[in-house]
Amino acid sequence: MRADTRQRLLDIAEQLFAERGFYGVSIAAIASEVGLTKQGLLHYFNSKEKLYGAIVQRISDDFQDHQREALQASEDPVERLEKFYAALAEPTETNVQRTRLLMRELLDNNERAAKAENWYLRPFLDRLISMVKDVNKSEKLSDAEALAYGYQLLGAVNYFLISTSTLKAMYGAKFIEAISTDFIKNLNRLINQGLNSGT
Amino acid sequence: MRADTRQRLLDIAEQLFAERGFYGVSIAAIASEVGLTKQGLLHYFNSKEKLYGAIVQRISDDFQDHQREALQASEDPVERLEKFYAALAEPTETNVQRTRLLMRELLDNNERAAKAENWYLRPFLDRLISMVKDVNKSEKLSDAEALAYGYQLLGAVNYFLISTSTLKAMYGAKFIEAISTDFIKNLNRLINQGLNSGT
DNA sequence: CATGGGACCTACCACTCGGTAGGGAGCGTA
DNA sequence: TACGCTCCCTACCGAGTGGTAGGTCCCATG
Repeated sequence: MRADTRQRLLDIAEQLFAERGFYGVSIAAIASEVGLTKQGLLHYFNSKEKLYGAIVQRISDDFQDHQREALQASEDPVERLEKFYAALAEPTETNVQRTRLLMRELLDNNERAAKAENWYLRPFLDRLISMVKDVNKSEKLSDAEALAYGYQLLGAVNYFLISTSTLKAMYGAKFIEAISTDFIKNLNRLINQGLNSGT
Repeated sequence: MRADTRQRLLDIAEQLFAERGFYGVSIAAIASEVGLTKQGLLHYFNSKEKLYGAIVQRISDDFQDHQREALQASEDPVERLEKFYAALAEPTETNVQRTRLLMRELLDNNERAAKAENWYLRPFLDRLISMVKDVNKSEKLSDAEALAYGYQLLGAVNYFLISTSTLKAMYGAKFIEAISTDFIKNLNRLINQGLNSGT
């Protein structure tokens, strides 16, 4: 039973943190959503920070698992990149949620910058760099060039993901569905053209 | 004097809200930074929400001014787009700050979604759509296609802007400076190639 | 049957929050 | 001199915060 409650706490807390941010949610609110009291929650995670940290850790782990899967899915570097970004861009509920949470992390960590917690991105980005460099070996992209390129696509995808709900409210659901389709199409075009045509 | 204090309040509050988010800053903290008490602040803005709203409004206004300027700066649609995104990507302190704040807005407004406050983006995006469509009139991009394209670049730029401080902590200042250069180069390449080569 | 530990509770603490009430200093105007 | 207005203050309130102290119930193991 313990593992089950713990899991539910993580799931619901992740959702609430993603929606309202770290300071926007009280541990009492999280606990009550799970059906516990605040102290029931503190029994599992000694502090709010610990709970939050466990969530980020879990996301980070899953993230890298997916990245490894994408690497093994294909032999062609371009195809790998396409698969990789397509997986990132998938508008699953949990995907959107986690993107929101990580985006908040990115914003909040500016204060406590350079803290170890943030380096969860490091292995992820390193792998991204090497994936990009794999594509066009004859041109020998520098690490900086590769990261600049990979990061642009990363930004495009993540920003779009956290925007869809707002965009829907602004332009209507139908229009945004059309955009989503075009978005992936365009993304693949950028991946192919951007890398095949040199500096 | 009144106008001066008001302005300073807006300036400092904008900075703090951008750094820590709406819930992360207390009006007392803002006031003390300006050299006032909490109630001194409330004299100018009747509530925290009002203060925050005034800030978003101000940013939105300035934003559209810049957009208009970019439109008048050149006759060539592609050049216009380049100028437009280059201005957005400029790593000025206030530019970064405001991007952070708007990004938080985007995240937080998911709750109070469809609220009028968020529609400050609407005219901005509409103008963006028409700017993209102007580029390749022979192909007649749909609104959705144009927005998908423009939004990708928007995401790339904004995401990069809010990331630089974290990236610096991760890879070192020198490396990130190199990336910044490559970033703009790459961006212009995406603008040119993406639009000239059709669907 | 005794003991211990996991799971969860009520009660409470010190503190911070946004906001109100009410006043006072300095000013321009009548 | 009297009045009112802007600007800003001290004092306070009710609600909510993260976290602690201490206890109860239940079940597995000795």
